[in-house]
Amino acid sequence: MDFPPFAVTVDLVVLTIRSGRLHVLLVRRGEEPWRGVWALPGGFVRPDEDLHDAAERELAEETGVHQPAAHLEQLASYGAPDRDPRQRVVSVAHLVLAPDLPEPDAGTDAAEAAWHPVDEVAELAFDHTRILADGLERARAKLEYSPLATAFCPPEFTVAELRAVYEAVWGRTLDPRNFHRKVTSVPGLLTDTGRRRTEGRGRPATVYRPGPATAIVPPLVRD
Amino acid sequence: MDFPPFAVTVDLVVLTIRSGRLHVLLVRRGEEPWRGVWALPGGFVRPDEDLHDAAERELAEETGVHQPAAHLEQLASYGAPDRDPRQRVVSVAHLVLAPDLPEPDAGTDAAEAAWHPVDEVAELAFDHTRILADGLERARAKLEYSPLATAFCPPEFTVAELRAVYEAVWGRTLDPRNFHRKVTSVPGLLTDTGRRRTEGRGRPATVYRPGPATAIVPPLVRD
DNA sequence: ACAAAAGTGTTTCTAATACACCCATGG
DNA sequence: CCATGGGTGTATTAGAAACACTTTTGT
Repeated sequence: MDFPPFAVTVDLVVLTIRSGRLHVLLVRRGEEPWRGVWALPGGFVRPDEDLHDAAERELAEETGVHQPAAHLEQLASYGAPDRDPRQRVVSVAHLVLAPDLPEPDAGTDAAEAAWHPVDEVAELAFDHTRILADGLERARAKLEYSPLATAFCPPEFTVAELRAVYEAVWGRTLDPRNFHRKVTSVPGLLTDTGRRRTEGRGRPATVYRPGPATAIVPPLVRD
Repeated sequence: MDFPPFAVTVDLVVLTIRSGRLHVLLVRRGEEPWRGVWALPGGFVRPDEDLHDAAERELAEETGVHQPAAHLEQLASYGAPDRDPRQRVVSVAHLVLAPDLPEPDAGTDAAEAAWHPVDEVAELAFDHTRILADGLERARAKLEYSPLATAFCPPEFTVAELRAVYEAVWGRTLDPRNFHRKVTSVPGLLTDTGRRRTEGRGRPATVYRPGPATAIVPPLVRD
């Protein structure tokens, strides 16, 4: 068969929350084009690898993230003919939501890797600014109707921690009382561990694990 | 640069409504593999073509659909290593919603092309059964919160026609009175042409064009 | 005792649902 | 005049929002 050859890559929008702010993982490019410019982590899909597997592998290689703790889903594909000056590249972008991770050690591929607050990210290499914007919008939208926010939390968490996720991602404050009532009333969203945890001063909070629910109905709303 | 070469294709989930039922456009494969089996229309992305442009071109080539009338958006990408036995192929699937179209003339590429009611589609070639399912779910979900349903209608339409779209896509009936109140109360969703149209017996219906609104808030709900 | 955070009760308002009812046309 | 579909009014109910208030801890 005759067909035009393409390179296929996966790029990752890895989001986490550090100190109450939404951060994205970026790597500084070590070679041309865009040498020295921040970019999303990513790399070539291997000949015998599914797209999802490639995303998981790149995630592990560049960040050391052990998969089960994080949420990984396909975002969209980007294939403008001139998006990479070297050759024709189609990038299948993926969105990763992870609990607070340590500062990444500059992995094998990237010269430098670091967390950046999403509202302080400057122009990125290639079309990665656009990909990041799409990933942020996806994450914000999915918090409304999916239990995805728990992917930002450690395995066990309190309602206040979960609320902090929503506030960081949406960039607005939520009423703690109504938020508590809402999330605890969705059947199967949170599983009570039976334990409580006291966070400095104040009444101890119930500790939850993510429940079996796959959707929040009716949704939480952003406004 | 050294990279594993892939073929990149676009596949199309083209939906329309005919006689009150949701239909998908399928082509019968003229060659191996899957010779004689129904498949989604699609083809290779050309060397200097954006993914979206490739989807538009394939749509025109295989169905004769003039673009502006229809809605086209990227759906997702599929790249399992064994999805095509001939070579490594990544398919970027697109979703097209079109007003009722004539029966397609078997185009240049496909041996045969025809509309099929979505609830009567048998096993498709490759992983197209899965792609179709994903496209249907996307279409159903987006009707809730976007003005997308108008893409299934001719340029001018009545509230009853719009309601028929929802009923066909969601597979359930809706209360005509509440539906009418709901869609006419969303600001900018419908533009009144000032004209009326009488459809057989009964009071003539107001004729609308799609309005500038980009979202339905609060959403319509499926249940 | 007091501050602070967790969690509950209550009121108010908005919007979905159900359905009675009126309107405008063809036969 | 009656059947048929277009469109409005209204009562009921569910849930969002606002916020007073109680509970349980650390200092």
